[in-house]
Amino acid sequence: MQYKRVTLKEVAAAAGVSTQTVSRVVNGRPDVADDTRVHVQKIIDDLGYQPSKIARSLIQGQSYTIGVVSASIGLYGPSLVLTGIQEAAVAADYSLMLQILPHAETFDARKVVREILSYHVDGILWAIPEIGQNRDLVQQALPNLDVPIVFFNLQPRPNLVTVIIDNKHGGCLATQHLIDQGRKNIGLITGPMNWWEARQRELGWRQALAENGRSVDESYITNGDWTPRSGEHCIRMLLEWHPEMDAVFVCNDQMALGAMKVARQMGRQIPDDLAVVGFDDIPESPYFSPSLTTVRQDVAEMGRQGVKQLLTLINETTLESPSVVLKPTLIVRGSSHCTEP
Amino acid sequence: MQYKRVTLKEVAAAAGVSTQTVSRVVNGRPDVADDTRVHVQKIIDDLGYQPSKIARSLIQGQSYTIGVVSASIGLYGPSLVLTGIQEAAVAADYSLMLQILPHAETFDARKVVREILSYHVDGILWAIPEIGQNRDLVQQALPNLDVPIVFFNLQPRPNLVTVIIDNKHGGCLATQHLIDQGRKNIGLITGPMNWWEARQRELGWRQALAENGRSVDESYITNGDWTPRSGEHCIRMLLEWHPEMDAVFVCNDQMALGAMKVARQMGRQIPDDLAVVGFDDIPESPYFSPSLTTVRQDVAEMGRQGVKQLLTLINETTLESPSVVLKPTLIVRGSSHCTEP
DNA sequence: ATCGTTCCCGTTAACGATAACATCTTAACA
DNA sequence: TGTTAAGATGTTATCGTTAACGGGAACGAT
Repeated sequence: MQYKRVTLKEVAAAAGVSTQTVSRVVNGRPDVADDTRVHVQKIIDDLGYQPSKIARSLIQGQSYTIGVVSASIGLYGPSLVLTGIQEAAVAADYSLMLQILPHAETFDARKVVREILSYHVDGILWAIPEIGQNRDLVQQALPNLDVPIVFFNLQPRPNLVTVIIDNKHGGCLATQHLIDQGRKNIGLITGPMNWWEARQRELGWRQALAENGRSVDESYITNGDWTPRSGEHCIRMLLEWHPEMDAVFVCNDQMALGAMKVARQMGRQIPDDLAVVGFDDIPESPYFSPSLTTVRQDVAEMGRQGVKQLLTLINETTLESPSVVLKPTLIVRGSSHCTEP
Repeated sequence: MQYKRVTLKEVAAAAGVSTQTVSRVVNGRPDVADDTRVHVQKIIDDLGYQPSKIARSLIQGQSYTIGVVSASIGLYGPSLVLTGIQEAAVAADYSLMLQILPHAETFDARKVVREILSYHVDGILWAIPEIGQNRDLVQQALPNLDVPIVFFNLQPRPNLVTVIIDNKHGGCLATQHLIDQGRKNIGLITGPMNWWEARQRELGWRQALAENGRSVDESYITNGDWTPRSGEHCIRMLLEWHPEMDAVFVCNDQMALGAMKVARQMGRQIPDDLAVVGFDDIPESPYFSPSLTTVRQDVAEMGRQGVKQLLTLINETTLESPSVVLKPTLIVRGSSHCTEP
């Protein structure tokens, strides 16, 4: 509590020049004599002067701050997005104002946006998954917004700048892999169907089956909620209805964990009797028993791309493309491949 | 890009009053006539006026913003702390300026602190684990700081306000539980020993053994690095050196996952031949095979407590105690208990 | 000697809001 | 009727910084 903020004015007084000159030195402007510059710089260092970003934002109308709206980051994905965002933001000398919404389904988008705008952020990154009608809440709060905004993992729409991972493609990869392994009856454990991402993964499963001339039996589909517990429940139902099922695409790794556990308890050998593919590639999945084949999405890269898009918008350069799509990749491990490495 | 920020001045002009009166209405001051208040409020709503927090901070010297310095939040713990922090901050009408350090071991603490202070934050939450000498970097940047700062999971020191989880107690709980189960030879897989938390957990293991009159054999200790892979490596070494080992305390759940996998491959039945206890209680651990007995630390609560302490400091009220210690709890599951539920 | 350029530096206003003080009513009381 | 207090509103200065402009000195060119 001893040390007070050092201001430009104090530096100017100590250096015997005007505040403007100090400001010029701080910002590296050319029109300062070299000895003045050196002299002022010394005083700045001695006093430990640090310019106030908020005073600067006020006058410049630019704050070098990005507002990030994120869902509760207990899940693996969202927290990695943040890491990617921070990394890219720091590289561009931007700071982050963070807002975490406890309930991703319902919230007062207008209030959230206003709160963020009151800090004069230069742009907003919207990292809330699209669940149910929650995007309507956003779109309703959006018109007339004076700052650019980039959305993550939201169904691309005209006039929205989005960075997404191709979940449908991921579902395809997973399912095609199972087909390539010679599996005949491929079940599906989805995420909550009000999530856009979950629906896309399901579409991928359907598409891969269709492309291979397989018919889609709706009773091979069960709906989970991303939790391991729901994975347990779903696999139990599937195996009871379809004892002949020899493969299953589980829409995230946590559910796959629960599913594999119960499948084993029900006497299935994995992968011999039942092949399993997950989605996400969480750090634990290589160490499941057996290690889990899964679809890896580079979530951190998504964060970086989002920042890149946003900075482009902020600088009013035109975007190459309003929608960036990242392709996930398949990571083959023991749960789908008969010889566990 | 159509909508410009509405300012106090514009509202005042539209309402035909002075800016001061509008300010009074916005802040709910009593000295405004009721009809004026209603009239002004209507204009505020019509124009969608939102006060600028940064202009306000400038004049008031208080920003209602907390700076959070966190480590890369890929790990489960740190990201949950953030959730707790956000929750408590929002409840108190504070916002968060986030700084994520990519390397928790080495960083320029002075630079980080300055960057944060340039946003006039009212306080700082330091959520970087204590690794090696990194706390020295902090302490060196600390003196003469004019804002209060609260540290998470840092060895308590005089003059530092800390919120920590009693890792030593957690280690005790885990080890005592194994002893209570009748285990004779209890191994240890630690975290990286330059982490304070890891050392505390080890101390808990030692203490529990000592309290029960057991001798400590140093060769029962192996050093992991929090990753599942290191868990695999450590358990392999332990079982080769000590085939008689019938229990192991693994200092986090991810390493426990790897350890259990390899132990099974080496022919051990868990928990019959080898009991395992982890630390953290990550969401996946109940679904490991077998489900993992572990020490749960309420990390979100730690975040909330940190905010509480910080707000107390900000308001210059005196602290009840400079150091808050949260006790972890033991969650007993199948990996340590012979009848898996 | 005059003018135009550069170069360097200072002055003033402004960003959006509030604190502190000043002013003007109106009501209340002796 | 005059004095005072309370209530309602406006005015000015300020927070820390930069934009916009102004002006003096030094120099070369005419």
